[in-house]
Amino acid sequence: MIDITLPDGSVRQYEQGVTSFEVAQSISEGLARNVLAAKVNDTVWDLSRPINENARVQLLTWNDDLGKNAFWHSSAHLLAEALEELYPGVKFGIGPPVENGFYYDVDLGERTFSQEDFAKVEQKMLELARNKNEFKRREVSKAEAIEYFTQKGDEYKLDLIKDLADGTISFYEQGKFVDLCRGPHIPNTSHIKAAKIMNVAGAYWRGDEKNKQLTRIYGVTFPKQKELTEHLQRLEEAKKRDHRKLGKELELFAFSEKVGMGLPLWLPKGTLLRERLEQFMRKAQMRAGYQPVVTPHIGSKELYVTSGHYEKYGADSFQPIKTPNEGEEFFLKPMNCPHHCEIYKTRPRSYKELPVRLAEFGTVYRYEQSGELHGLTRVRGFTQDDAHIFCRPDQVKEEFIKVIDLVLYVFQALGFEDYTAQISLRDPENKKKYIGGDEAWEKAETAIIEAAEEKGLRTVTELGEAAFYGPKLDFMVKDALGRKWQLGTIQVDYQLPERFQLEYIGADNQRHRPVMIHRAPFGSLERFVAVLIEHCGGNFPLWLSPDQFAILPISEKYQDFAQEVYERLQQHDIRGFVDNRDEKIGRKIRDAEVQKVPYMLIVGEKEQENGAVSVRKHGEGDLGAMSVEEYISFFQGKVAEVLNK
RNA sequence: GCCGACGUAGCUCAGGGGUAGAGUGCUUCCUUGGUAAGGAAGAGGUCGUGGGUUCAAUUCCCAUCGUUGGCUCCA
Repeated sequence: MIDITLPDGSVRQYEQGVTSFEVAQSISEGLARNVLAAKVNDTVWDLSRPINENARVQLLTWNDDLGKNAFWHSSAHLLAEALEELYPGVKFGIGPPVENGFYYDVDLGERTFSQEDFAKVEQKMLELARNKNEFKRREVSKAEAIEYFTQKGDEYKLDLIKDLADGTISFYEQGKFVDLCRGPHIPNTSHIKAAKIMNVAGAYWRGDEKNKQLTRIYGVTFPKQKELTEHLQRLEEAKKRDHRKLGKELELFAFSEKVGMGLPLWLPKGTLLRERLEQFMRKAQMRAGYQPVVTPHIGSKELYVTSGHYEKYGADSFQPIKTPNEGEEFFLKPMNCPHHCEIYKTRPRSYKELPVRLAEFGTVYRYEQSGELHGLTRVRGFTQDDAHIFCRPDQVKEEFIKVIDLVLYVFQALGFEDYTAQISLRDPENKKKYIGGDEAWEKAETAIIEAAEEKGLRTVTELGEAAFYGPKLDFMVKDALGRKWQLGTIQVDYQLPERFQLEYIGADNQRHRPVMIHRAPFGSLERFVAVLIEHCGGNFPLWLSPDQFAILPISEKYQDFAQEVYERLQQHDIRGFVDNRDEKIGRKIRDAEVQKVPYMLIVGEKEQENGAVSVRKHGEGDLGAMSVEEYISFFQGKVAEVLNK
């Protein structure tokens, strides 16, 4: 007999060789029906795999992420089986589960695969699923695996097998389809009750652009039809929040072919929003001891040769601007740090004045690949809420923590709760990609890790994601469609001070090298606004909203009074407009609601008599009448509630 | 940059080898209306751009620009 420990700590005894499925059966019939896979000690196993010694077992269902993973992984195999039936001779790359479903990379040869084919594949998948085929695991030798796929003529699988050690290779078979796979899988295909092909895209074999491009087919499946319907509804909802759509509808920003791709034009309303964000950040930074600076949009080639950016990005960035007579070369600035280094160097610095914190809303230009551009989240010209902190080595950690505090303050004020902090370290396999010595890198990486730990951040660590001059702590949030974006970033840098020969005079009257911290809590204003739009679905916090009120006169008889109210609100820096169109009040309300104006102030005969406004809140409805004075303090109270938290 | 899809009125989109259509917005007129669309008339498009096929192209083909879903990249 062996002991099986369940997640609640209870221990049950079973015959040696018991399967997780039998464990589930012994607990309850319902569980046996719903269980998909099991976590045995620390690895996820098929339910049918015998357990031969004492173990911790966690039974996984659709409600566990790992259960979903197994479900979608098995669905990828089902997709492959369907494709093989429909398109004989198709070759397969890899087919893993992803966050919202799964994909399979396939080589369809000369065949094309498009929207029209989706339904056919979905039907075939469901037809095969109904066969209740078991996912059968079989361990095979390397020679056997190679023989199978050689015979099948699937060079991609052979490429994968090449890197696997003999004795660790397994096949999974369901119905007529056999795949090289580590597993684990759900017991049989009948759990899959709903299937949808989401889209197709090109993907390079093994992610290398030198390799052949395969067709990546994305799909999603569910154990119930209802869940698929709900999933599709959620996607529809997300589309409504897309910042590109809302940006157009709310007249925040636009693009023009004539201006150039990836170069956003900020419309008046978007500019207001953006300027409010800037103002907010300026204030926060002023309090935190930053000093604003301003630097030009271009810098000489020499500047970037010194910084190392020329060597690293020179050929892959916008090409230099040349002077007609002197033959000098200038680059559009792709970042602000070199300029700020030169500001630091304008005079000798004493250890007593460090840290020096130089802040600038610096607009930078980067040549992003055309296929990368995406709304406001990835553009070629954008403004960073940039700052560089020059400090002594003994101040690094403290400064780093202060920056984390600032970032958290910003996120809190704007209602961002769902973010992760990504610690981006050097790729230990490929140190050539980076500049600087091991010692500096290790010091910087340690400082970041410790600071993040001290602040209790929820972190993930990514090797190879560091900037070429130093490790980073990035704050990542998701957009409406679940795509992850980097917002704030904090980077420790020992290299630029070296390259720019930055110095300060220490207490010992000797020259020392300061450390630099690059940081941008928003990251870029453009991306931040994009994520903010999607985060609040265009219903901005009151203090940020471009139009904070709309005054809606019942008829043109009350236009003068409306104008009077408007001017009084303006005097208090409350911003909005009067809707003087020749329309009925219902229409004006509807339009203001659609435009997501936070407050509608309705003025008619009653209001004019009493010097009042009838207040209607966006999305909520009538709040009743109040005097203009009352409304002003009501409004200011609402703003303060958020900002003075 | 690579692969796929798309590009028709300001916006959202339908159409299709014989030089175009809806809704909405816009203009004018009627209406002066109390909490999510009042009525009528009118103006708006060399169908992204350049080639080719054809008696004829907005429609078919090619190229190009842009948008888009991914891949690769991101100081």
